[in-house]
Amino acid sequence: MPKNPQPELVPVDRAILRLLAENARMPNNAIAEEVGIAPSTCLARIRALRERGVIRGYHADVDPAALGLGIQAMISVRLHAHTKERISSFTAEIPLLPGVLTAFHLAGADDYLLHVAVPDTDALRDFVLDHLTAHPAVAHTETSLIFGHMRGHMTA
Amino acid sequence: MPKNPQPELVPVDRAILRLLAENARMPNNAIAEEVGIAPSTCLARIRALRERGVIRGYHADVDPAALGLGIQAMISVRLHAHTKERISSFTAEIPLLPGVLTAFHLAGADDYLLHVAVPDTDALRDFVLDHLTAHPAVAHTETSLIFGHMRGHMTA
DNA sequence: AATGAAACGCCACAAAC
DNA sequence: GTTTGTGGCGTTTCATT
Repeated sequence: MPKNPQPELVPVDRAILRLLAENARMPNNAIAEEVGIAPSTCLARIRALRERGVIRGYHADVDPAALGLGIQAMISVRLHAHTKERISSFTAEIPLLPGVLTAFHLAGADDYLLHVAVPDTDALRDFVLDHLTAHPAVAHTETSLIFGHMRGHMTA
Repeated sequence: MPKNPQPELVPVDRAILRLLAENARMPNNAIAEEVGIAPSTCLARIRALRERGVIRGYHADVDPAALGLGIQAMISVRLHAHTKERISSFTAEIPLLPGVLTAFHLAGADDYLLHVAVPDTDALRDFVLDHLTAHPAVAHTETSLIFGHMRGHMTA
């Protein structure tokens, strides 16, 4: 959780991060061998990365369709007023809504972009009408179905 | 990788998935105790979920800012022609571009939505000009800076 | 700061209930 | 599906360089 200043990010750390980003369950031994350092050193580096906040967590990637959420969509949301209170209250509520995978707070014509997964198009309509259109702070929404998505390699 | 038909997703599986989605490195023993089944059973269920494709992978969540990528943006991309060949070639190229975290293929006015992370605004401009505007299939782009984002709880 | 060895804990496989 | 037990591996700490 702590986000210390950056004592520089050395190449071996980047290599470790690349491996863990691809497979968070890769054994420490295997990582150490792959990047060319001792297992204990590798473990210490990973722990340091975790505590510095470089690694924010480890998450299983669950297929929404397997959970019965076969439809995914991107919903642009524009708010009425842009007072800080309204923004922050909306920001706090949004990730709690059922089906919201990720919520982006944007600088631009639209204020938010919601990535949602729902069982079917009826549920999508209900989501927009019940939680967005009905919300007093919401001025406008625009929904686009998602055909598919791809992860990049984080090859920065 | 195999995506078998679904032999039904029982509540205990959903509980396991919820825990692993939050912390992919949670020990099997702890998961088993939390959901109320034996460790060996839990392990077998997790393995089955993995092989059925319900769990697609385990990924470390790395802070892009720590990698020197302090700027994130969403870029809407509209293509000229919508032939299948063009779409698929663009789809194949996009996730390879440096800085692309995720690429969404949309149904709507815009064809793609790119979530990118770059070191600074200069790099963002270069990304758009070099890889998108210069691409023959690209008709229009629109870039919005990202102030922040939140993960939902996957509480489907 | 990185290494190597040694204790600990967890995991995986195999039975039997 | 659960429980127990055993072997093997990964992890963790410590002493050392």
